[in-house]
Amino acid sequence: MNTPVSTRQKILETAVSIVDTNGAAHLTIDAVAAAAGLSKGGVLYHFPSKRALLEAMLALLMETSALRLEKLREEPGVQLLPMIGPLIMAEQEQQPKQRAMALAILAAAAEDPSLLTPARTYIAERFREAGSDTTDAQLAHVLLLATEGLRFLDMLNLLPDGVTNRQQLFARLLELSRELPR
Amino acid sequence: MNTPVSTRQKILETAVSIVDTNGAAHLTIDAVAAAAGLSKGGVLYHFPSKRALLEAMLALLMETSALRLEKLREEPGVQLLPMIGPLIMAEQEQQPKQRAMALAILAAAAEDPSLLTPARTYIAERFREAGSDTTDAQLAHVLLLATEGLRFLDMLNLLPDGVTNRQQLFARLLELSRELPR
DNA sequence: GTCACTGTACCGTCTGGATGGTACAGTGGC
DNA sequence: GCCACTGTACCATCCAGACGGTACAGTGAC
Repeated sequence: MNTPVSTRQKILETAVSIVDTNGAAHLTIDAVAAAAGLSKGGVLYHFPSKRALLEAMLALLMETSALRLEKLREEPGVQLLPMIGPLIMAEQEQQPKQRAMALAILAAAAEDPSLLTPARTYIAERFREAGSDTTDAQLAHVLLLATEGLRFLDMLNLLPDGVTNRQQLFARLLELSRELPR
Repeated sequence: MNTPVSTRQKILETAVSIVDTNGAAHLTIDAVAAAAGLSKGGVLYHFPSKRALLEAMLALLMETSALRLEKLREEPGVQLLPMIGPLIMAEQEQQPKQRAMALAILAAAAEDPSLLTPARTYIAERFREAGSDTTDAQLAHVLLLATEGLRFLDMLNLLPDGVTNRQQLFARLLELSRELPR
C-alpha cells in the first residue's frame, strides 16, 4: 500500500497542473502518469477512463469548495454575515493550488461539455443561497457574479495585476455584502 | 472567387460552434472543414495552422467587441454614462452567436495558454478604462468583474436560469454604474 | 482577341506521431 | 494472499500538416 489515498489526490492535482501549464488539450493519461511519477497502468488503475478522471477532478473541486464553506459557516463571526459572505470568503482564502483546481471546469468543458452538469447544479445552489437571506437578491447575485468573474479571470491568468488587486477586491466585495438589506 | 471573406468568417464561426457543442478538445481542422462544407485543405488555405485558426478566433472576438464598444460610445445618450457603462451594454446587447465567440478563449486556453496573451492586454485595457473616470475605481472593477462573471458562466452554460435573469442583471449593473461617483 | 501567365480558392490523399484503452505478467510491502 | 501498483506490448483511431493537383478569374503583352 503506497499511500493509496494520496496517490489518487496526487494524480488529480497533477492533472490540474498540466491543464494549467499546457492547456486542457494536452491533458492525456500518458502525460499525467509521467508527471505524477506513475505508469500509465497506474493511473488507469485509479481512474478507469479519462472521463472518470475528469469527473473526479470536478468532484474534488466541488467537494473541497463545499468543505471550505461548511467550515467557514461554523466560525462564530461569520454567522453574522449574510449567506453571500462565506461564499466570497471561501473564494478569497483559497491557496493557489486549490484555486487552480477550478481548471477542472475548463478541462471538463474541453472534453465534453455535458460533464459540467454536476457543476451547474452546484452553482445554481450557490446562487440560491446567496439570494436567500436578503431582500435584494439581485445585488447579492451581482456580488457572486463578481466573485465568479474573479475566479475565471484568475484561472486563465487574465487578471491585470497592475490595475486591480485581488485582496482589495475581495475586501470590497465583503464590505458590499455587509451592506445588503436583510 | 466564392465570396472569400465570408468563407473565412464562416470557418471561424463554425469552429466556435464546434467548441460549443463538442468541447475544445474536439476542435480539429477536419471537424471544422466538414462542418463548414470545405475540405481540410480548404481550411488550411485560409488558416495555415491550427494555431493560426485559434489566433484568428480570438482576434475576431476582440475586434467585434472593440467595434461594438466604439459604436456604442458614439451614441449621444451613452456619452453621459461613465466609461464602465458601454462595457456593460456591449456585453448585454450581444447576439447569441457573438456571445458564443467568447468560447474562443476556452479553445485558445485548451490548446496553448500563451495564445491568451493578446486577450490579457485587451482585458487590462478595459479595466483601466472602467476605473478611469470615477473616484471609486474599485467599485467600477467590481461591476466589470460581474459582467465578466456573467460572460464566463453563460459561455459554459453554467448560469442557473431559474435563479437569475440575464436582462435584469444587466439592467441592475447599468443602474449601479450610474451611481458611481464622478 | 488570344495567348501565356499569375493568383486565388479550393480538393483529396498521405504520413508520422499522438492518444485512449486493453491485456497481462510480474513485484514488493503489509 | 492481496493491494497497489510497474512495465511492456499492442491496437485502432485520430490528427496536424504537407503535398500535388484542379478550376478558374483576371491581366498584360502582342
